[in-house]
Formats: sequence, C-alpha cells, structure tokens
Amino acid sequence: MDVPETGAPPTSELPGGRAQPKTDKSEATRALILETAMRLFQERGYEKTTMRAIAAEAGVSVGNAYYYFSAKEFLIQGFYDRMTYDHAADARLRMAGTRDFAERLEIALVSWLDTAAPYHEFSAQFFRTAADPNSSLSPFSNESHPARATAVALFREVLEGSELAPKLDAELVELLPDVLWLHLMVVVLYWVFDRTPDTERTREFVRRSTPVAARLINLSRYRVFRPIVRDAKGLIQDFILPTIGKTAVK
Amino acid sequence: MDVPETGAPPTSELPGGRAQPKTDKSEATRALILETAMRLFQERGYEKTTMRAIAAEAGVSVGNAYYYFSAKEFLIQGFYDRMTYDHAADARLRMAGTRDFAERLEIALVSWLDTAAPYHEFSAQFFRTAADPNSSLSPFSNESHPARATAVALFREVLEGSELAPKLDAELVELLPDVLWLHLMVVVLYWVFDRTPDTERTREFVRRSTPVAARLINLSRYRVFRPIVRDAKGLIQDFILPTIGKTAVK
DNA sequence: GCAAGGTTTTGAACGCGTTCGAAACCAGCG
DNA sequence: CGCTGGTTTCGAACGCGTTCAAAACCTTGC
Repeated sequence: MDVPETGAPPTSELPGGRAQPKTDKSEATRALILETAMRLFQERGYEKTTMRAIAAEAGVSVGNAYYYFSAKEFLIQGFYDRMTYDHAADARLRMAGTRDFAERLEIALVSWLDTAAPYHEFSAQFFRTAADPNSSLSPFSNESHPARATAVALFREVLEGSELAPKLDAELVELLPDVLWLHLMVVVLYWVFDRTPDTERTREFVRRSTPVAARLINLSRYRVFRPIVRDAKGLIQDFILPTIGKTAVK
Repeated sequence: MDVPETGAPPTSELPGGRAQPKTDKSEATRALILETAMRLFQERGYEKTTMRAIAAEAGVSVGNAYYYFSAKEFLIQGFYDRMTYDHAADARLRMAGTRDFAERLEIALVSWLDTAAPYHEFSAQFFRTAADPNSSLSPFSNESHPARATAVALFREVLEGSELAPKLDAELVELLPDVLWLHLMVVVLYWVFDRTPDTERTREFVRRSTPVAARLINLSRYRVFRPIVRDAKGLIQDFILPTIGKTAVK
C-alpha cells in the first residue's frame, strides 16, 4: 500500500502565490507579510484588517503585498494550509495508541476542534471562501487543494490504523477516507455556526455522532445491508468523489 | 392538522428592508429598485452589477437605493424569497396527482432545479451569503428566515401527502420535513458546484439519491433498525433542529 | 565597471460598496 | 396659507481592495 504524501511544510502555494521564490530575501518578505497578516487577522478579525494595515505593519508597500498574494483571499490560504498541517500532526500523535475505530475518529475530530479553536471568531471567512465555487481556494472545487489531500490522508490513517479496517470490504476502505473528510466538513459547518462557549455544542455533537457513524460502517459488514450499501457506494463513487476531484476507479 | 403558512407573496423583508412602507410611492420605488437589480444580476452577474448601475438604471440615486436596501446583500434576499415562493407553488402543482413518496420527493427537488436554473450562473453569491453565519440572510443561522419556513412547509406536504406518512412513527414524521429540507440544501450545494450543461449531473444525482433516501426512511419501520433510528432521531433532535431554530419538542 | 534583463518594490490612482448631512417632498394642523 | 415633523431623495465623500506604470534593486556576462 502506498502512503500518500501527508502534506509538505506549509510553504507551497496555489495560483495566488505568484511565481516561486527566486531569492531568500523574497521568501523572507513573503513570510513576513503572511505572519503579519495572520497576527492582525487574529487581533482584529478579517474584515477589520485592511491590506494597507498589513503592509504598513509589515513595513512594505501595498503593492508589494499584492506582489506576493494576488488577493486578500490568498492570505487565508496560507493560514488554512498551516492549520491543516498542524491538525494532522496533532491528531497522529493523539491517536497513536488507540485501535478502536470510533475512538480514533473522535480523536481526529476533537483534535481539529482544538487546533482550530483560536481562529473560531473569524472562521466565517474561511467558510465563505470555501463555499465559493469560483474561488480556487475552495477545497470542494479545487481538485489539487493541498489541504484536502493532507486531511484525506489523515482519515485514511484513522481507518487503516483501526482494528475495523481489515474486516471491511476493500472497496469500501478505498472510499471511506473521502467520506470521513466530508464528515469533518459537516462538523466544520456545525462549528462555524456554533456560538456556545468553547464550542461545547460541537464537541458534544462529535461525541454523539462518531459512535453512530462507526456503528453504521460496522453494520455494512452484515448481509442484510448489502443492497443499501451497494447503493450508497454507487452514489459516492458516481457523484461525490468525482466532484471533489477523484476520477472514479474502474 | 395545522397547515403552516406557506409563505406570503414575497413582499416581506428582514432587517435590511428598513422601515415598513409608509406610502404607495415608497413601495413602488422599492419594487422598482428590486426589479432593476434582479434584471441586472441576471444580465451581468452579481459582482459586475454595481449599486451605481442599479440606481442609474432605475432612475434613482445610490443613496436612495441604500434607503431601501441597507446593503447590496439584501437585494439577494428579495430575490431568494421570491424564488422559494415560486418553487413551492410549482412543486405543489407538479406532485398533485402522485402519492408515492420517492416520486413526490424527486418531483419537489427537480422542481427546485428547474426554478433555480436561470440563476445558476450567479448562484454562487446566494451560497456565499448563506454560508456566512454573521449574515442575517443565512437560512441556517437566522431562525425566522421566511424562505426556510416556506421550504420546510413544502417538504411537510411532500411527506404527508404520500402513502408512506401514515405508516411511520409520528415522532419521525415530525422531524422529517426539516431533514428533507437539509437534503435540499445538500442538493443545492451540489448544484452550485455543478458545471455540467443544464446541471445534468445534479439531476442524475437527484434521480439516484431520492430512491435511496426513500428506502432508508421506509426501512426505519422495521424492528431491527429501532436502535439506530433512535440514535439518529436523538442526533437530529438534539443537534440539528435547535441549530436551525426549532426549540426541541419535549 | 557597466550595460542588459530580470526581480522586487513603490505609491498614486481607480472602481466599488457604503455613509451622511442636507435638500426636497409631503402630510396634517392652526 | 405657512409652519412643523416626518419621510424620501440626493450626491459628494470616505475607506477599502485592487491595478499598474515606473522606479529601485540585483544578478550575470562582458
């Protein structure tokens, strides 16, 4: 079995990142701008942070900021990439000693909530961006979104490191990582709208929903469910995976 | 049984609509601006249509447009309300003679696709707005969103007009309309990202997924599934409905 | 050392959404 | 009729994201 790349240290960029860094100094400027932006986003929120402020605070001109990030949106991207990378690392650590699938899944999701917690306030922006099919930042429409690849790889580990995986239909094991990633997206959706302190409600949602999900997957092994599992697999293969950029495996 | 209000003719407005119309002339101006905006949105798309253009085309000043719609966003709202209303009317007509649940559900969803078809190009905007938890336009976060009430009422009819409803657990019948509305939201999500001509892919998705959904609901009647159905009901009651503005029924 | 060509940086300028103080309009009342 | 208080309309002005032509800087080859 091939281990997919788990995501490079968050330096890579999409179209918005302009030409690849030619010099060290250039790379430094780029990093400086991103750091500054991230700090200001956290301090004042996304809308309130103006490009002029970022440039001023970083000690460069606005034009220069745009030289590295062709739109304000693309500053989000850097941020999001890094978070995904941190999440995967943290989740791997936390679930290292656990073999139970439901537990592993819950650990992975809770780890996401913890990693994302500091950014909950302006997470709405991430989400708005993700929801725009015209934006190349959207993890749904952009087939080569590095953050998605990283996350899907993580969920593959969640599954394959569990005692459940060997008992399952191989085809299903192939599909599940993407489905679990979608599950995370649902949790994220819930989280974004969650206004309870420490997003306690989302945490409870995760606690309650993971066992149900695990149970459902487990049930798929029994004969009675063959037909409905076949249908579900068909739906996923034909309609979900192609949309998020996997070509259907024949 | 009580028939919920199916949505007033799309005149009502949320906070962005400013004070209620005092005079006929005022109401006329308001309508003129909305009509003009909708026409231009369709002609050139949302981003390309500037407030200045809307005002000019409508023969009023920008300031005046803002007097009636406190932000460009709120013009979307009028649009969306009307579409939802049209959809409900059309779907009712189409499914009048059908009792089979799966068929009724498919009719309702296809009707939505047909109603929304002319606006597919700039639908991304609706969606972005809906995805913003801070916006009062979001059908998720805004508890009294008229469009959602209309749509949920429609799905209640989809279910209760079918031969399936009487056979189901009463509690489940109470929950399902909202779940079906969520199903529509998923379809909308899919549709927004769908780039195939005439959104053929989404249409196929609907054709394929409605029977599966119907089958799942139907299965819930059998004894074997009691525990998992109970779990699912719990999740919906405790985590989904409260979020979209229903107080849990004790 | 210098010219050529690329990379990086600059800041003024543009277009847009939005705001706001003031004008115009329109009752109803004395 | 004129005054008064509310409603409606106006358009200049503000702040922000973004663009762009030109400048500054930095190699590299001669």
